[in-house]
Amino acid sequence: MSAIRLLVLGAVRQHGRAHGYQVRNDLEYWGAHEWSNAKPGSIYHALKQMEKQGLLHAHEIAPSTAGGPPRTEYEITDRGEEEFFRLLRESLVSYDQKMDIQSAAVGFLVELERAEALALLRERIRRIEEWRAAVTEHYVPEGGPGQLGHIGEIMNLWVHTADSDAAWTRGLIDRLEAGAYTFAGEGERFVGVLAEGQENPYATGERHAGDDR
Amino acid sequence: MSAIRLLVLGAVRQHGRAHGYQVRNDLEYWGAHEWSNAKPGSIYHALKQMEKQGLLHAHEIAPSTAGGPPRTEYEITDRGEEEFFRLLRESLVSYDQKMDIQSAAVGFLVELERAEALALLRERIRRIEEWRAAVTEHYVPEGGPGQLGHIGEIMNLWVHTADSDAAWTRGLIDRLEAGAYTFAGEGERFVGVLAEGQENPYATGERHAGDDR
DNA sequence: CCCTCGCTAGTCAAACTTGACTACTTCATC
DNA sequence: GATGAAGTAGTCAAGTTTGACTAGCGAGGG
Repeated sequence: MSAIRLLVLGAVRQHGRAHGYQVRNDLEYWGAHEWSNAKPGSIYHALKQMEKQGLLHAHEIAPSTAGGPPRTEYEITDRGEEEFFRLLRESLVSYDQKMDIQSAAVGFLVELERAEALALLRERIRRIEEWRAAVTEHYVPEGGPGQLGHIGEIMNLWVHTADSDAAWTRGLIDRLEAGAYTFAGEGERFVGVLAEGQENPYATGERHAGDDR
Repeated sequence: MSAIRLLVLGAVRQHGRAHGYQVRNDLEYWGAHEWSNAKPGSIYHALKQMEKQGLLHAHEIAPSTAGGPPRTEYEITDRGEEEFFRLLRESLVSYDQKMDIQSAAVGFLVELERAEALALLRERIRRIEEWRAAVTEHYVPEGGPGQLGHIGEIMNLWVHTADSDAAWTRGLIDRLEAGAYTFAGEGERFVGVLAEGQENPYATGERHAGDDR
C-alpha cells in the first residue's frame, strides 16, 4: 500500500468537491511532496483510478475560474468514504517502517473520534512491540549476536527505528489525552488547506539540504 | 532512487558472477524482502536493465547444476563497479527518510575502507543536522508552532525520526572507531551470503506481526 | 500594443513494481 | 514406480510512478 490513495482521497473529502490541481496544492501545503510520492502524475493517476473503482465521482469539466485550461472536479462517494476510513485505520495501526503512510495517516487523524484515535495508536504500539520481539528473537539465533557480522547493523537500525517510533507514538498519545487538537464530533475542525490569499510556506524554489532530486 | 539497484549490483559484485536466483537468495538472507522491494520481478528487471546500460555483462545461459531451468549468469563490468560505489557513497551521506536505501548501504559499508566509511557517516550526520535546522526554521514560521494544528505532528514525526537516525549513526561511528567489523583492505572480508548447507534464518512461512501483505 | 514570464491545469511515454503464474527437477513416500 | 511436495529459475500482464512536456490566460514592462 502506498500513501497516495489515502492522501488524495482525504484531500478530496476535506473539500467536498475538488479538482486535481487543488489536491496537488493541498498536499504541497502539507509538505507531502517532501515525504511521499505525491507528484502531479501520481495524483492525477490516482484520481482516475479511484474514479474507475467507484470511490470518487467525476463531474464533467468546468472552465477554470483563474485562467488556464478547464478542470475536472471530483467528489467522494459513499464507497470512497468507507475506503478512506479503512485505509486510515489500517495505516495507523500497522508498523511497516514506511514513513509516508504513517505521515499521511497523522494528517487525517482528527477525522476520527478522539477515543478511536487513541485506541488505534495504542494498538500501534502493541504491534510495534510484538514486531520487535519477533525480530530480536528471530534474528539473533544460536551463536549469539555478532554472528551476522556487520549485517547485524541493519537489524540494529530497524530495532532502533522501531523504538523511536514507539516513543513518538507514546508522546502523541500523551498530547491527545491532555486534550490537544480538535477531533470529529468536537466542534469546529481544523482543516489543513490554504485559505484564500494565504501564502504557501512550501512554495517553489529553496530545496532542503539532503535533498537529492 | 530506490534501493534495488544498489542491492542487486552489490550482490552480483560479491559473487563475481551470479544468476538471478542467487541474488534473490542473498537478498532474502539479508532480510531485504522485509524492508525493500527486493521481489523476484524487481530483481530480474533490475538485472536486465543494468545489463542494457552496460553495468552488468550477461553470460549466455548455463544449464542449472541443481535442478530447474537453465539460468543466465551476470558479471559486473568496470562501469558497474563505478556505479556501485557512486550509489553506495550517495546512499550513505544522503538523508531522505527512505530506510530501505539506508539499510542497503549499511549492508555494503565494509566494501569501503574504514576511514572513508567513517568520513561518509560523519557527513551524513552533518546533513541530518542541516536538514533539521532547515525544516524547523522553515516550518515554524510567524505565529509560533501550533499554527499548523495537528498537521504540525507530521513535522514533529520527521524531526523525531531524524534525531533517532542521527543517534543511531553516532552509535555506529563509535563501534567502527572501536575497531568493529572488517573493512576493505583489512584482511578477510565478511561476506553475507549463505554458506553451503547453512540454514536460512528467514526461510518461508512465519510472517511477522504488523505485516500487511 | 505586444511579448515574455509565471501561474493554472493537466497529459503522456517510459520506466519500475507487483503478484501470480509457468515449467522443470529432485526427493521422499506410499 | 507413481505421486506429490518442495525447491529451482524465471516470465508476464496489469498497475503505478516518474519527469518532462503542453497549452491557456493574465499581469507588467518596454
